[in-house]
Amino acid sequence: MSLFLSSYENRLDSKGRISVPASFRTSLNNDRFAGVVLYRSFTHNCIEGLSMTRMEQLAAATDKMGVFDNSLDDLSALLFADARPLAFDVTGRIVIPNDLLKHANIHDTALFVGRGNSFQIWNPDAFRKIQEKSLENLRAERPSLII
Amino acid sequence: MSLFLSSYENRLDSKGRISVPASFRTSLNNDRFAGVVLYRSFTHNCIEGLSMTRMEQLAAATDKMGVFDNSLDDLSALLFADARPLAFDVTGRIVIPNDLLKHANIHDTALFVGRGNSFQIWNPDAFRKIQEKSLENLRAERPSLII
DNA sequence: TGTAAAACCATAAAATCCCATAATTTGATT
DNA sequence: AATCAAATTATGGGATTTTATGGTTTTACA
Repeated sequence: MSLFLSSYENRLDSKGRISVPASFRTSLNNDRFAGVVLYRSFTHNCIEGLSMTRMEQLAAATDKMGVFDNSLDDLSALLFADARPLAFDVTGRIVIPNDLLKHANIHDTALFVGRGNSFQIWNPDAFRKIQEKSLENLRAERPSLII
Repeated sequence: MSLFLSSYENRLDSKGRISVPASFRTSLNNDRFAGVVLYRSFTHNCIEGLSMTRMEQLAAATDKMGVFDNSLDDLSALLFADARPLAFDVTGRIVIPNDLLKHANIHDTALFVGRGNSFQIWNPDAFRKIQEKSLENLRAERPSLII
């Protein structure tokens, strides 16, 4: 499974359609389903995005955690109940449901942000603020990330 | 994985293309992806370079840290969101995005600097100045490098 | 029968491919 | 060590393809 990297700012048209970045689409084409799975982020005002393949992996992982785990219960309730599978049209666009757009405060422009094995969709200005803050945090903490 | 060693000064052409040094390219060929991953250095006015293999290792590592880890959040936000996968053309060239060039103050010439497991891309003059300075620091401090 | 969603068609800008050539390195032979 | 031939590497520019985006027509369906 190839990674989601970099950030891409795309526009919503009058019908609410938006192109998923071409480089992301390659990670999102599955035998069963050509498209994305979106859900509201638990922690930020943004939309989380996954491939269907990844979603299937998560299902398999939660399976292993056992039926009587409460936190799992909450987690999977949110994840699977809230998840929206959205198929690409011929040119690689999707229509993001209104409640998700509202949650992320997205209007005419959206920023697709790579997160390795997943991605996020942000209001561009909101993300840049958060990103700035993250950089400050990192510089202050000086974590020992050995790349 | 072979090392990135030595320094190479190459030119950007009118389309912004630049040859990645041949000796670096051998370290950068992955099954999935023949190219580099670049991102803005957190600490210097230069561009950091990695192989996709290394990036995949990072993604695997962050995966293991769990979903609710905050420092991971900051780190991956910066790293994955900022990372640019750039594929080689047939002759081993890439096009470095404008914002990265700006960050490193690179115009017509760039210096590829080996760093062992990674490399950097610098404005040649800027690098020489920094190098001069770190040499002075080394002479003053006389640190003991134990191998 | 009116409305929303899906399929279809079109286009400008950007990225990529392809071919050509100059410069450099390697290395084989003396 | 010197010279030359061959291979590799760096660089240049035109042609082609992708991609993001917009609009129009058709279909589903309530």
